[in-house]
Amino acid sequence: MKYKEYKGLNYAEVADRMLEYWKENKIFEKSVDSREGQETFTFYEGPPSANGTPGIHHVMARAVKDIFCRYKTLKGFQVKRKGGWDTHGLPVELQVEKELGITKEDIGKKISVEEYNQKCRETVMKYKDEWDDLTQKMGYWVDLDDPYVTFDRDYMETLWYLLKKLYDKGMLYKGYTIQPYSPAAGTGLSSHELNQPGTYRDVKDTTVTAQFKVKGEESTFLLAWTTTPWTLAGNSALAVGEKIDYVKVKTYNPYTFKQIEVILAKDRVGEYFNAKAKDIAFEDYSEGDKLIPYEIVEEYKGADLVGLEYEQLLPYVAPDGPAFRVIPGDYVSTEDGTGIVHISPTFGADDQRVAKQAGIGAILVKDEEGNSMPIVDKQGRYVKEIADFAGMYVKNEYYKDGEAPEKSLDVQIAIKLKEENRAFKVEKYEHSYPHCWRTDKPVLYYPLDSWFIKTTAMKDKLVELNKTINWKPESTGTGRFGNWLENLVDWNLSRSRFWGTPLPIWVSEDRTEEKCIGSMEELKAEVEKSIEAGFMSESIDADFDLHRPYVDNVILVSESGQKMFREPDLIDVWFDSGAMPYAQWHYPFENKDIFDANFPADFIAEGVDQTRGWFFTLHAIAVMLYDNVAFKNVIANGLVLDKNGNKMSKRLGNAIDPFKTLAEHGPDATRWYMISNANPWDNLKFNIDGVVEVQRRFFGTLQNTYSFFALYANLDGFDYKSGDIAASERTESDRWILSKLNSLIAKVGAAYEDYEPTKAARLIQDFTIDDLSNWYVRLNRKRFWRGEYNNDKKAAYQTLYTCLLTIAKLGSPIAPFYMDQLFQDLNAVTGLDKSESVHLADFPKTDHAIVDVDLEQRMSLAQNVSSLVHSLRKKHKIKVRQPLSKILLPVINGQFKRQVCAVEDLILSEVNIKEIEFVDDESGVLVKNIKPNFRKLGQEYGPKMKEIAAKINQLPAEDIAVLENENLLKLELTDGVVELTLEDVEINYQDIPGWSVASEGRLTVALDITISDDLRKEGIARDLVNRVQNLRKDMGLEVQDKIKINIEKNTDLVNSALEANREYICNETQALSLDILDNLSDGNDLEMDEHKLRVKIEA
RNA sequence: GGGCUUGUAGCUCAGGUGGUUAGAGCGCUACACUGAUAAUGUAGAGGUCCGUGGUUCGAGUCCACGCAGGCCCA
Repeated sequence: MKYKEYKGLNYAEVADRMLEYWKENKIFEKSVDSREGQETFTFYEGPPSANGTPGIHHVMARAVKDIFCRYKTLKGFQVKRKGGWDTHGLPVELQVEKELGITKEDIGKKISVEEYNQKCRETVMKYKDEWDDLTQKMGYWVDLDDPYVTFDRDYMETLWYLLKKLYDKGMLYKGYTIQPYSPAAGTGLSSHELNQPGTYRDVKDTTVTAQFKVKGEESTFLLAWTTTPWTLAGNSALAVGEKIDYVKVKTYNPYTFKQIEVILAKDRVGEYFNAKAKDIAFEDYSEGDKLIPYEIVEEYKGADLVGLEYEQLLPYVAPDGPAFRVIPGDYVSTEDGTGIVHISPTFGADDQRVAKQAGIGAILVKDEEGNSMPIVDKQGRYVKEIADFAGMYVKNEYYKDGEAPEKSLDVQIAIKLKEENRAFKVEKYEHSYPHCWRTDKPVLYYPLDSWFIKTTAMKDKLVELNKTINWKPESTGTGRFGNWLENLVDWNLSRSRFWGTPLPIWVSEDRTEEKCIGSMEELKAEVEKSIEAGFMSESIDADFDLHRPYVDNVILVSESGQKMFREPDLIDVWFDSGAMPYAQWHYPFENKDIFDANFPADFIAEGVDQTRGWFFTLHAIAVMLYDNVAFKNVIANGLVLDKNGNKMSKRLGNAIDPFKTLAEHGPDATRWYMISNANPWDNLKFNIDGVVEVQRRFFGTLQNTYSFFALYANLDGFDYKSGDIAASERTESDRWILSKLNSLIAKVGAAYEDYEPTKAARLIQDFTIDDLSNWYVRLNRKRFWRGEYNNDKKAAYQTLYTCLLTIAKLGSPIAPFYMDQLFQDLNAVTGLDKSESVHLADFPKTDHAIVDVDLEQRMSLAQNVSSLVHSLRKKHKIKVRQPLSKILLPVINGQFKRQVCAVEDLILSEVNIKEIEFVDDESGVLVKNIKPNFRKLGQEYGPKMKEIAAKINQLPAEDIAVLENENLLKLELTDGVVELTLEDVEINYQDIPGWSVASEGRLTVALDITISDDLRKEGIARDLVNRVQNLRKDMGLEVQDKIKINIEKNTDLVNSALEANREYICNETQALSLDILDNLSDGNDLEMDEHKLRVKIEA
């Protein structure tokens, strides 16, 4: 059996081949089944929506998920991964509407709800095949055969069960919230709808800076600015920033010319008053003057103003609680307006929030049924209580064509305020304002009734349990998510839509009785009761569809015998996905045992944009209903941007096609690039060049190393079947790379455990490229191809084999296809591992006995010394092929000489030097260099440091000697004496007079650059060997072919060089003879520096 | 407007608890190697560490205020 050898590996084909192998041999299934009975590691799949095509960012997100599931499998855990599909919600509805060319208004008219929902059901899995294809091609292991689907009845039944549990706990209630509302369409708008392109438009509105009269003052007013003057009639408070500075300014009203004092933010004075008027005397002002004098008469902090009461500006309707006070507002700024914000709790979400916090009521009226409502009706008109403007639309856009009044309501209110000495400034202002994407008319922020989950009641628990979750990165957990929990509002569950999970709440006609249904069985039973009461005619079947319109037709009977109708709302789709831990198993109706073993999740991962989405809903439901977290570890990954850092979008054409990328570069390089390039939680600037680089640099190097191994191992028939060569019989470099390898296992394991895939990838990559390929293999090449198949050679094979096999295992979670091939190619010959795939193997264990820190240190010394010698050779333009006699190394500490001696041979051959000579103090040739130890001195002397450092830098040699001998030196400063010890300084040898020297840190190397005749001759011989080898290759000779070399007589130097090194040359070039002839007519002319040789080679 | 986050070489990224000469890879330039060769090695050039203040003997690192990009939310 041979190690497989490849010519020009195609990484995409590797993946195709492995994918086939996995399928045929059911490797994924085995990776789960073979761990039966082991500890479980639970992963939850956040369901994607299959009504859109997958993008490259899905490859990223799923690679992250896959890595840890595969890693934990290697560690012996059983990792079940159930796939899932998110199927409800607005995007599906929009897509259907687009396809059918209809709008929401057409539903129930042009198309029945039944047909519409049927269409949604068909559309939602439109791209499922494409998703499944990507899943497989990228190597994401997840169970696609039995996924959970959120529109399944079983799934929805669990949702109802959970909702009922919430209901029974008193955590579901109906209430008001301020939502974007389109009066023209008569419907609330979701944030998603508001984010449609083109909804935000620049509009010019009449704005008013109104004067709110401070209670008990003659002529003092608080100034507040609004772009929606119609909301002023709903004003019930004013908000200030507690830290903002405010001033009271004496001036005149520009419309009534009355003298007044106004309060506004200090920073805004320049905006409202013309600095040119500052020095005008108040007596000199006459009515109508353009320049109005002003004077700051008092200053306050915002906090001082809190509690100040004022008179109602437009007293049409009395408030329903305490009102007309200054309250703190955390969002108040001095960017625009006056720094005092007009609060109308019925027309602004922030307004409602801060008002509620401050215990301020709203301005409400009663409708015909006696229910409270705001001063604007659902059509967008003022109610009759606003006597002067009753029935007027608050925006001119809401009137039918041609019916709008010349002066809009905003303008009329501005005029009224001007006349009443209540307007300080009225002007047109252009700003961006959202419009309804269907009617094109401006939206109102308006209170709508909705069903809520009382998440705020559980806030402390949510916060507390969040602290037990391991967030990657931590800041998302403490910051974005933590702050969100701190400022939690109740979860608005209601959606007025068609395709989703219906709210299972039935309410009696007089709204006094409610029923929440928690299962199919319960629904059936209630229907039976309803049939008895005569409200329903038929029972419902087991296959009853819980969607609209069917549930809407279910009329139940209340305890008192009233008809009950379902609340028409659907629930937020985020509840669907947040409930997946339970609903995916149809818990508690089925699979109780599976659920118990798989809750909570050990690990989940999704985009950071899910923080307030899926991460929150998972957490909220688990905490509220099960008093537990839903997940213990979470990676919130960042976005995948294009290479310039712009968001990818199909519209801009900068989106990367994942299928194309995978087909061209293979999934392994794509995954490795994504993971190694940046931490998953940082945004990734996806550049295809980076994938190519990873492929070339990492996979190329690894594959080269494998090929090198395979080539010679096949020649020698190495099968690793004769037992391990003892460590003592292996070379220094063998033991070194194995030490490094075992350190690597520990570090990579720790990185995976810590959910740091990027660290793991970089560690593996650096080891493979720097340690294994560029140092171990390069230095040991000859051991593989030269000489007989002895123990030394075996040791080399074993060492390299172990490294490669271990890399395959360590890297397999990230590059599952390639690493499996590598594993199998190696293992096929040796059969050392019984696993038929790397993914069924065990994660390597660190053998601490093999880790040798001292050995790693001395190899590092060898590398540094070599690097310094190369640098010196370079400086003097002496190539490595020219041997040199020796280098000098100053001994820097007790370990040094021993350590260097151990790696002496490596250094000598690497840099082509004959010997290493150590020099120490006694030699007397070293020049000492003293440097202050800043850290130590700084801690000890602080401010005196500068002076001490300067003194140390110019310390004469004799003082250094004193310090070294006595470990004490007195230093005279301008203000006293300090005593230095050796710890306060660092002494190095950084120069050796008469030598060429290079140093790095404390390490110094001196190179003898004199080239003796012998050395020169040897150099010439080496050059010749090199040229002859090239000729051999050009002639197509095999390694073992013998040759004859004839050379035309040359200069004396060259001739003697050849004579002196005849044996060496013949040995290296497999030459049987080397003859110097007087005349050679048909040879090759070779140039070697200044020498020209005519050489002829015969096989 | 708020919260979070990023800003270090042309590009992609490292830089515990502050320590004086800021690193790596790619790219570029030069040289070397040539039985791993559609490889490989070494060296060099390349930086106002986003800006401005502050703390400190000393700031890429800590603090404040800005600027620019990103995400989420108003």
